[in-house]
Amino acid sequence: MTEDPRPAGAPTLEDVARAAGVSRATVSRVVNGVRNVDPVIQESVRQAVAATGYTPNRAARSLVTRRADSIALVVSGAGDDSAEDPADGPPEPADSPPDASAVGPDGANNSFTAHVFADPFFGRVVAGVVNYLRPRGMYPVLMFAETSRARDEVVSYLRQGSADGALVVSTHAEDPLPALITDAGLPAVLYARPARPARISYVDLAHQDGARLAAEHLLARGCRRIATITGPLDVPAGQDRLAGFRDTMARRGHPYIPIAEGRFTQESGETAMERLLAEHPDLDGVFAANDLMAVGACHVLREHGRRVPEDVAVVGFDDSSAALACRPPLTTVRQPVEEMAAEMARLLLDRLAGPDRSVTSVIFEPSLVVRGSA
Amino acid sequence: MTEDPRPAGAPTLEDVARAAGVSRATVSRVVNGVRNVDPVIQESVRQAVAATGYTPNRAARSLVTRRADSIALVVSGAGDDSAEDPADGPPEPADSPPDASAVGPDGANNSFTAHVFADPFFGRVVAGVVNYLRPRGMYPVLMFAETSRARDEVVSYLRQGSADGALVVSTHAEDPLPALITDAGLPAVLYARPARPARISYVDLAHQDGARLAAEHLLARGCRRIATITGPLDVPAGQDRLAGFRDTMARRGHPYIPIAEGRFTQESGETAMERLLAEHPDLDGVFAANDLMAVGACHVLREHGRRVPEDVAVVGFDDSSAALACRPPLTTVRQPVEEMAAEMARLLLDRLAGPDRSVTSVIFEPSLVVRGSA
DNA sequence: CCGTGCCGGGAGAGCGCTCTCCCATGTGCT
DNA sequence: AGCACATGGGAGAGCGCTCTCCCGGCACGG
Repeated sequence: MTEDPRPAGAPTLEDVARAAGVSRATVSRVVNGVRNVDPVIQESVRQAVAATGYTPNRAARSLVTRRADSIALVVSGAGDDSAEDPADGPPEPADSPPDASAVGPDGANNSFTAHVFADPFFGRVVAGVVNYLRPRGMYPVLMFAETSRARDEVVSYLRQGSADGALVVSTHAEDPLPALITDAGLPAVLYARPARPARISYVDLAHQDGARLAAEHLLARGCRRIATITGPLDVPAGQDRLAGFRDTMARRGHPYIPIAEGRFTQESGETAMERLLAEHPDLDGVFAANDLMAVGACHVLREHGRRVPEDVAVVGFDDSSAALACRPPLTTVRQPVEEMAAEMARLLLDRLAGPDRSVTSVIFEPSLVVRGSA
Repeated sequence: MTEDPRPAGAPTLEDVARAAGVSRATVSRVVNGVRNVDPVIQESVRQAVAATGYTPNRAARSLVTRRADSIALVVSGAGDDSAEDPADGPPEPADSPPDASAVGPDGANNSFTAHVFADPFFGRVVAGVVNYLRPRGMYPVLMFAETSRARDEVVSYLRQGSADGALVVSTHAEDPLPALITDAGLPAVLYARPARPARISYVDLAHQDGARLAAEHLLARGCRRIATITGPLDVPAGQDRLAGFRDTMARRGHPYIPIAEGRFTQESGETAMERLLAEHPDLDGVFAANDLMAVGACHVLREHGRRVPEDVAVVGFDDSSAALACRPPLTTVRQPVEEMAAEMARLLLDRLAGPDRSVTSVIFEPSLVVRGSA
């Protein structure tokens, strides 16, 4: 082939401009709705766009605007520790070859990714984020960061401008990712207050208030021998829910509350319930720090011949889909995850729009959803 | 210094080249590992890269390579019908108003996105895709396509080069999205065979074989009055699972099998089980076409005083997290969703790498996982 | 000794877009 | 009239990268 100016490539601004008999700049102005353009010309440009089937090339636009118009949604946390690599390993070549093999059958820590979505919580976060982003023509890039290598990749992804900022949901306490991101001067918003204070915006729930709702409900129901299955006590959500629960109970004349620590999984809830039941066979109320553990508790209670809620009342936390899937359906403290996730996206987009680098946090109020279990 | 060439922007190839005392082209060659470069120079470039903290700008690279190095993961299907537009109805104005009212505060069909992840299935797909993509330095962009407007946006997103191809998971039968994408000449791979044949690659499960496993297991267990809760009968998975089940049962001397149609949700499983129980109070075995419905069935059975598995054996399908969350844990037909999703990603990447436009499909074999419910 | 390769490096032309200038018109005021 | 100024359009310079050329150097064979 000597020369073929129109091989198969998508139409460009230039093509549209030619078709409409105007300049590239004018077409660009019409397409982006910027500045005043004569209505007549506007119309002819519109027609030319339609006629050529023009779609702006995002890479070209990004190159000059320096915006990817895309954000990363990062689920961060620790996978199984066996897969965790040392923080600062050998000085790897800056850019690893495209075919980075080396880590497991498919290179990654699959157990983490596989289990994340077993918790309905993350699905709700995704839904909330997507619902906010979508009307704005944006879609999140889904990333996981459970190893230091993966964290570096997230930072690198952001640094190369593939996304303008990050929404980070951490699953454990000492997550180094937020610091990594902000240190690199990249915009990010967290779901939930970080374990150690940092200059970073976040959305969170008034966990203590939620726990108070649960305590008051159990007491109002007439429960008198109440225990709680806590979340992991190294994360703020776990701590706060316990603190709020204990506090309220103490205030109501129950200074001592048996507790068993769980890990927010159904299985850990079962174990915790077994332990609690062994030590306090006469309990009549349980507050589990999330629904998954509450479901586990219900199973164990039933296996031990206790009826829920007649013998033992159970209150969960989150109002996740697990709460409804369970029999009886769980009475639970609702966490408006979707709205919180949407707010998180809003905060990030605001930050991206205006460079007023204010760090804010938005705290949501929980509410009690009374169903069958208590 | 007369000028200040380093304002605040990230270092570019040019900067690295200057630092290493070579040309842009050479740095590019080193970074991309293409062509031979003198080892000595290579090393000095590496150091310059490290010293400057260089990260290639993705937009610039995409612009010239015409690859986004990114793919879309699209969950496609019908939201609540109220928001869905007729399949081939009146020639609707191409663009419905941006603020399609009647569908939530933020203009989108939130109920769809909110419910998608209530099914643990989608989380597994995401995990499988991410696990395959991640070692290759790619991350999926998450999109939903449940309205014609959303579908157009997906196509447009792909057309503007924001992603190189799409992985499509449909939730209902007559999904127009795959056709839309392939008509636009865009690469895509489906999860599950499309309802109407199309020139498009897909991965799928040998549903009939799975149903056979379930049937044989129930029969081997001694069940004789067996019913089935089917999936929606307008989707191939629903049809095939029923066909396989009926076929095996007929072959084994059970030509008539009571059926009740569900919609793959726990609630529909409950309704179906109620119906089945009302009409056939003496049944002793149930095959539910997915785990969610099986869980619903278990609940209803228990409420009607039937013990699982002693009185009625229940077999599910999928081996989703719901199977383990349930008491007793579900005996179920395992669908290797993660592997299938990874394969789907592999097919797409292969297609993107080599333009040998072969359309292939890969069918996975299910296996039976025996747990407590049957 | 001069071709003929090959090998490793540089020059430079774009990729498609945005956006700053700049210029040709109006339009209103002195 | 003369001038200031707003208005709307075009020209063109890049954004940071890849990749095709091209060219100098060196080894080899005739």
